[in-house]
Amino acid sequence: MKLDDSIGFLINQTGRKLSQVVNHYFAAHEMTSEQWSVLARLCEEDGISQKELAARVSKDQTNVTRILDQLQRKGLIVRMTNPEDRRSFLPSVTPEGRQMYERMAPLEEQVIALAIQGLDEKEVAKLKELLQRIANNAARQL
Amino acid sequence: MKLDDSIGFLINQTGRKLSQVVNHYFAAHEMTSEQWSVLARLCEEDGISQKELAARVSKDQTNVTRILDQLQRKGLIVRMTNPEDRRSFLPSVTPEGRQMYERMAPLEEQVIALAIQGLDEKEVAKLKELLQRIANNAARQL
DNA sequence: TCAAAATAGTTGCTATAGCAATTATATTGG
DNA sequence: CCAATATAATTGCTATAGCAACTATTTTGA
Repeated sequence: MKLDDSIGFLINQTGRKLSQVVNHYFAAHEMTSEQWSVLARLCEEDGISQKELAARVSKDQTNVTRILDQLQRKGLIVRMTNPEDRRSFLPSVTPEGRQMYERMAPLEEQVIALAIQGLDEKEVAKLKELLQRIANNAARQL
Repeated sequence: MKLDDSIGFLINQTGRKLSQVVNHYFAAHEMTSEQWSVLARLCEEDGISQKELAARVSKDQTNVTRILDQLQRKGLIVRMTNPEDRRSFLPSVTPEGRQMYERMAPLEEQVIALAIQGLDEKEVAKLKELLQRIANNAARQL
């Protein structure tokens, strides 16, 4: 089997290229696609723990700790103490963080719109479904 | 638009999960999915320059330099001088490297087989086609 | 009740990813 | 011809990714 026939290689290659474009647009705002994904998730589900956040962005908890460090350094989130469990923090988006998210979201959407140029709605829906099924299959193997 | 609706997020998330599984199987052989992809490409197209190799795996040239460092450290490749251009090297797979590739390839294929469980041939072909089109769209934006 | 086990988060280490600057060599244009 | 430019690879810097070890708490169970 050739490398080009590997679905794994193709998925990662495509993802890498998409990230490159998004990061290119985000760079002027000192933002990265990964930081944005964490910020976006937090905007959607404020008040969850770091552990829960990690699960919701499919990232390692260690990794989320460090991405939150970056976001906190820039004043985009704060770590609230959890009154129910003093081991955990509840990261919370600041007004500056929400503003950043709202400024970046259209950029991200624009890149995606260009990336799926030529695909019709049905194809996009099918693609999402297939990727989701593969992600579920992979998750079961861990 | 919610994060879960972003094709970019979904592609990267799925790729990350697949890499996790592959790396899990490869770890016992001190191999990673990324090192394997570079080694596999070299096995397919021996005698190309590092610059060409980088293009063929869609990785940064800097990154390829360092992945080759790893492979060389393990004796899986050597850097041949290029008689036509003394600036460049022609990385070449050693017998040990080829053996490693052949030992890992079935593992990778097995992970992929489990990952696409439940998808029929037509769906896999369609998925590859759509990803390729998105990758091409993204590449044009750089 | 309270020692043992489990859990949330962090830190240290290594690998991958990409940008900017540097070095060595090749190519080009006056 | 040779100075200016371009190119291949490397190094330095920072961010992302994940494993293992550690700290501080919480939960469990005898």
